[in-house]
Amino acid sequence: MKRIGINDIAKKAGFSKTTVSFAFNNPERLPEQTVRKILDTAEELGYSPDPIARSMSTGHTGTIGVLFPQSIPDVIRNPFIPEFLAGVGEICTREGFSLMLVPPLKGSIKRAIENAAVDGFVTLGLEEYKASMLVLRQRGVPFVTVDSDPIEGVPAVNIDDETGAKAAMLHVLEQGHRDICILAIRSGKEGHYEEYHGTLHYRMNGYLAALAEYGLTLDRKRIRLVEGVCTEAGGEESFTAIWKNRSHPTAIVSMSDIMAIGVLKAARDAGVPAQDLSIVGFDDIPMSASVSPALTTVSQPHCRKGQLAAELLLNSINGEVDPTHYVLPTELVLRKSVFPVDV
Amino acid sequence: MKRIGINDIAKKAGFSKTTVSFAFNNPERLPEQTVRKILDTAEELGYSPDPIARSMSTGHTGTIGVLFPQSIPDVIRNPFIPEFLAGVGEICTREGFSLMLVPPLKGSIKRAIENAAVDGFVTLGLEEYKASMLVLRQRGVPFVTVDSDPIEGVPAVNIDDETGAKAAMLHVLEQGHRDICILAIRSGKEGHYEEYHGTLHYRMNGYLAALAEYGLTLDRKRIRLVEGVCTEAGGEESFTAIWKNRSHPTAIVSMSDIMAIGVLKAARDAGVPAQDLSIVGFDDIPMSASVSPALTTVSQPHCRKGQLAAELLLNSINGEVDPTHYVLPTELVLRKSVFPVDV
DNA sequence: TTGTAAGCGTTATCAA
DNA sequence: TTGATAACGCTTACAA
Repeated sequence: MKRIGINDIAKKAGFSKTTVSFAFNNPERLPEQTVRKILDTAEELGYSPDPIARSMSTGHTGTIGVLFPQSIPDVIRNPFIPEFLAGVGEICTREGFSLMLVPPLKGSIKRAIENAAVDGFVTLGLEEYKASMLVLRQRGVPFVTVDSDPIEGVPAVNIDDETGAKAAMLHVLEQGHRDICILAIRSGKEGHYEEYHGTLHYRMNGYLAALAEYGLTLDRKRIRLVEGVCTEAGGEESFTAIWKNRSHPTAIVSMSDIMAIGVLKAARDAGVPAQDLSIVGFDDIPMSASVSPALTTVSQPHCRKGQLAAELLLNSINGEVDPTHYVLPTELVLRKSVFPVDV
Repeated sequence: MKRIGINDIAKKAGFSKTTVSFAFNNPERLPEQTVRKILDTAEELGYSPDPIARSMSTGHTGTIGVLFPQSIPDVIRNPFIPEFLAGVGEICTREGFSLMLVPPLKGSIKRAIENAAVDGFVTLGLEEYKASMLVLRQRGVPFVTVDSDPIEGVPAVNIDDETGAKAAMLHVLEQGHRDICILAIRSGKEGHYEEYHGTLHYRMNGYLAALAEYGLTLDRKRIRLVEGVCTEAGGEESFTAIWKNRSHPTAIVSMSDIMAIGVLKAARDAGVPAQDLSIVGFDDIPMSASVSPALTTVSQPHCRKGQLAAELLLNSINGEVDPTHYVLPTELVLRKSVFPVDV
């Protein structure tokens, strides 16, 4: 039992393929009777148009892809990804586009890019962007980068990581802390922060700039750097690592809320009173407002990022590319997890 | 400047289309030299294969769709959706499939189904399933339903809502509560719970079964039913509605964690001591473990649901359909939000 | 080992 | 108002 096609309808209804196609796509140009007859036979035969064939002919798919650097499970459990996707999805919904999640295919981003039947890509935090950008260029569809070092001529959306990070660190310093641990996201650099890229690089810069204002630097004694896996468990492990040291910091400045929450939990489990360990996060994920003490953190407009990226991409698809590199603001959200240091 | 195609390579390299195609897809059947030459010219010309044309030829896309009843922003902010998608995504990643999010297209699920270039669908909690199922059937690709009344011959994944709900209510009753408010998810039935469908229906059944064991029924006095919007704000509103009554329940049994958390927050804001209002949720979203008091709730295997659905779908796509209707277990998770009633 | 040619199911161009 | 017919870019029998 073969699939019913436009041909079968044409035959049965006694018209040509063209007419049938019109009946679906330009019904106003056909006599009502013809349209009715064709639609009826289509219904009768149980016809459903083939989206692939349609795309083949029209040259577009009505779908945009969000290109991730890691597998879907890894990436979607990141609590701010859903907010970002909500932003992208909002524009998609408005403009009648579908959304495809494009993780590396069998470990290869290149393969993923080549295989995705989409009209364009939003790339999220691509690391090995040099290679991927080439493939994207070659792929021949427009793309917009989010959270990666912007490329000349390609629309980009980033946030002001440096300002946000600086504000976070300044706040901690203003409260009198001088024994501080920076909790960075592990990226294989083993503490060589000079080699950090993109987001990590800018956040680090912000932290260091704030420290510099107080005449401080990463001295590995009172101001230290620890790297952890960017998950709640990673935060717990990091706390353990930090705490097993002889001298404890009075504050931890974390590059990610989810790690900060892990630290909070581990600290509580270890019986450390909240006021003995201040902590600031980054990202402002939904959970951060609910934990106790509520997490002071740097908020960034996740949803807006998604919206803007999607808008830029859709414009590019329509031939109106705006190669601006947008930088969205970040904001320090004061909650309850930073305490003034006792004198 | 036209797109580079397989033809251009063939011409430039001095081979036929077939040979070029082989060089990409069956390189082992060609002499190494030929392959090399073809790959080199492809590289040189900046060739990228067209996934649509490929799909047109092969008849498959390597993509599965997750069909949602609402827009992407609405659905993805639901805290358990990411977990579910992680499960689906895990299988996709393993099998080299991509994932397409398919919300209603311009308000029409039918249009969305017809337009999505996918090899199959996982449908999530479709309400107006009668109509949609017909369209899905007609569309001619396999599908698996999740969280909706199962259909003969179609693989289905559901959870044991009734048992879970019953356990939740029993727990509250065992703690001595007799003034209880059931907080249901608003679905336009205006309190006529006999008309609830699917998930709501089964959860309600569970609650009522537990009450029956204690000789209780929904009497609208001590045992009441309130419906709220399934968001945190909806929970807060519901609390207000419940509390403005003269007599207050000692426990609230909620059909959703997110609403329960809203209630918790509103109760705290209203100055109600935690031990004066017990509460049980449903779903066990990540946040439920972090709020205080930590929420006692019914957990369901969101991720496993996604995995199973994806596995069933992929099997169907491979022609091995298993039309079993799976029912996954739920489990009462005892935390801190239910207190024994004072005698 | 390589080439010819027939699809795949539409849309779009022109002509009638 | 309708109908041939040519794309669209690839895969894959079948032939040579």
